[in-house]
Amino acid sequence: MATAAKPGAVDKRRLILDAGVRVFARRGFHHCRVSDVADEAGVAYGLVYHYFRSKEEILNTLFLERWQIMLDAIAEIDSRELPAREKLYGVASFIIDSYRHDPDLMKVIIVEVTRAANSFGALHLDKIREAYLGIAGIVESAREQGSFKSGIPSEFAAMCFYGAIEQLLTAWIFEVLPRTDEEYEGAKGLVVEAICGGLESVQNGAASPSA
Amino acid sequence: MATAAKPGAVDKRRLILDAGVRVFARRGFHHCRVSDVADEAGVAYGLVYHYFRSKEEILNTLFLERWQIMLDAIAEIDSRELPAREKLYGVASFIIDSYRHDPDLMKVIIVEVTRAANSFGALHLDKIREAYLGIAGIVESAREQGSFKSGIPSEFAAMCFYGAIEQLLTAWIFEVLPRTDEEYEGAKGLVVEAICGGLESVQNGAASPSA
Amino acid sequence: MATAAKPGAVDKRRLILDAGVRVFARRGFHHCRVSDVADEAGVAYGLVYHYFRSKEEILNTLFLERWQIMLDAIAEIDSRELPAREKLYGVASFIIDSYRHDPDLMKVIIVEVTRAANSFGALHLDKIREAYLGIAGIVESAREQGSFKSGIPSEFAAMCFYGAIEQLLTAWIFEVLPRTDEEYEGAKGLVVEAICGGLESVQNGAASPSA
Amino acid sequence: MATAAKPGAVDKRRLILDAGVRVFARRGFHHCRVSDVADEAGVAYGLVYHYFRSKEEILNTLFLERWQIMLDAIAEIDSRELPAREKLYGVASFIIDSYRHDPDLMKVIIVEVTRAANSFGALHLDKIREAYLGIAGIVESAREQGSFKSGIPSEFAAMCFYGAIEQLLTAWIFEVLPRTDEEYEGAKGLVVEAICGGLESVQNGAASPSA
DNA sequence: GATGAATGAGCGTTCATTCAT
DNA sequence: AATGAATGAACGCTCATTCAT
Repeated sequence: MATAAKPGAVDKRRLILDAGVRVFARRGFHHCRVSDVADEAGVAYGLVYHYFRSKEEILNTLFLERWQIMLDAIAEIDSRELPAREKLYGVASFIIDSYRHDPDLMKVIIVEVTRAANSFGALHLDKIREAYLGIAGIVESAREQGSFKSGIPSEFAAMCFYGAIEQLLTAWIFEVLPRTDEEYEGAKGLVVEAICGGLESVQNGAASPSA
Repeated sequence: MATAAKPGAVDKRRLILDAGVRVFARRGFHHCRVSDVADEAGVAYGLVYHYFRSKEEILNTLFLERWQIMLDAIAEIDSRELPAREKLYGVASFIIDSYRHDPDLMKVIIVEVTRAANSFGALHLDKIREAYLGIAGIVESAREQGSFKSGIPSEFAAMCFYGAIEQLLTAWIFEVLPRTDEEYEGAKGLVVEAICGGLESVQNGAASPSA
Repeated sequence: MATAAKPGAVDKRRLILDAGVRVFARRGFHHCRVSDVADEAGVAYGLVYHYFRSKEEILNTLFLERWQIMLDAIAEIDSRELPAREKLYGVASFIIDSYRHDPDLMKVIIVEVTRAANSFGALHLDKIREAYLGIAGIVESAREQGSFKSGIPSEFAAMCFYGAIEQLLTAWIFEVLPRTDEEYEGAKGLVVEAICGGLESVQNGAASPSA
Repeated sequence: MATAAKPGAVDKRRLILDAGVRVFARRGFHHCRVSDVADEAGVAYGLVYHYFRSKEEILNTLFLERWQIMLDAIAEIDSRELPAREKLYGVASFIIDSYRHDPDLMKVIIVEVTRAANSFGALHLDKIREAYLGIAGIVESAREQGSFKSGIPSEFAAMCFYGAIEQLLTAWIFEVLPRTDEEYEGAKGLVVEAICGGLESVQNGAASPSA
């Protein structure tokens, strides 16, 4: 299983996973064949099935690998001594940087898994939910401390926050928003400001005193 | 195209479209066959191809039909003389009620089209964008009037807003959030409060004076 | 299911079954492809799957069709008013004539089903057993009437009888015995004489008076 | 070929052959993979190909090994000074005891080779025929001495005899007949009585004076 | 309009065999 | 001798689409 590659040698399993990312991102999981993955990886067709039980297992593996890293990051961020807004900035930052660092991988995870309610999304529902819960935990602490409104349930808030970020990623994926470093950096602050501070001007006043 | 059914007669084309909604919602576009749609509609296999050029055209038709209704609704809401927050409430209300009224149809549109970046999402990119632009228009007016912060670009704000709502719908589709009338009604206000008013308490103060 | 072909029209399902017989007989069930059957039938590949769920279902159908005819024949023979030896002659006659009339079909049934203990044989065990039981019924009556030895259980006797005949068929299939009409006709009498009358000369005497 | 194992060392080739017996018996030659054999033998995948050219060669080896032993046994039995009936009892005894001693091996030989007319059966036709000829030789001597009917050709008689025994073995393999020591022992006498003495009662009289 | 039989390209998966170490 | 990664041809099955009636 763990197939530790000899130092210097090529880890064919890794090669296949990375090829999967590129191919799934380019053409979509359903629109590509196993042979596309094998070709992209530069390995023989059958080797894919030596390392993975099925085409689906490749995607599952990619998702679980990366998603766990995000869950760990959220937990780590939550454990820091910071105001909620800065924690959320940390989370937004991590996710956006993940996309910036490996847009194909994030595209695959989002398009083929988290947004695919009928297939992989349903399969990994619990794992996906863990992310919401991690964010909800940050909000919950802030509500208890009084810095966040008590009127908005924390899981609800987490969904708005995560939904806004996923929409941004989708916009980059779709090329609806420009994909520049400035955009990415700016978006981190803006999304936090939009969700935490709200869209309304402060002097706008009566914005529901405490929700 | 517009095959107007005789009064009293059954419109088989409509039957097929409605069957498509149920079948696509239940099993996903890729996991169901044309024969499933025909069976669900109670019509012969070949008739599907009499009315539609392909399986994809069924989905395209369903999407365009419904999405146009939403675009019209957004435009209509925008044309009213109302504060931006209430306009956005109207938009959230319309989308959530759409889901409440026909969850299968909205599930199909969201899961199979708007969130399917590699296939139908890309095909209907412009139509999908129109919705963002409609919402952005609402935000833009508010910015010009000073009721919304000028620091957050309106298209960016629209994305956060739409993303939050889509995430809610997804949560209902996934059954991550309870599907009750109270939830639906409550969500309308909460999502607007979260995005317009922000998550932070007002007394929290320094929440970036004007972004 | 019953797909009654219009008179004069070609029944493609039948065409496929008959092609299956020829192809399975020629190359063996495992050594031929579904496309071989389709080609032999002169129909498109996919049509095979229109009529049958799988390659195996073709063989199952062939077996059940023919085997039932044999079971009915055995039952009919048993119902006649005849000495046991003549009944068994009738059974041997029917089976040998079946082979003579359609050697490919009988080859397939015997080689791929009744003698394939690990696959189809196990699946159709009960049906196969019915044949033994039918023959055993004939023997049992003769034992009760005293014309057959009581020392040999009737099911055991049925097995010897059926086994001898199947071995003959196998010999013809293998071309170990000559395949001429004289051989077939002669074999009917010989197998009955061998099993009923025994190999030993009567004057041989002590042949265990009553087993 | 004859790879003599060092005393005390494990003969991997033998290990593989024995594993083949178990695996082929359990799942059938066609339904098991070379890796199943390797796993069962507890050796590395590739080692199978070190000792055998192909999967088929394993089966061929098993068959030839065992079948020769049977041919030798038949020849040895024939060379004794005994009445034909007792010689045939010896043959029946040897075959049934072979099954009793190693049911898996005999199952494989019968199911996968001697009854597999389309594949291995055809390949080993001559070897299989040698067994018939051996039995036929016993019958032939008896016919010459007058103790067996001259009307039944000896090769035909051999087929009935062998067929009856193989049917018995198949019944045990299929679990159609009970697998107990009493059954095995009883069957030896019964099959000889059925074939040599015949099923009919002696007083039944004129049962074809000399066929 | 309506039916469903007919078509055949496409794809996931299996697995015997080879080969570098 | 021994290992197991690597290869790739082969095949069963699916299903969108066409077409004759």
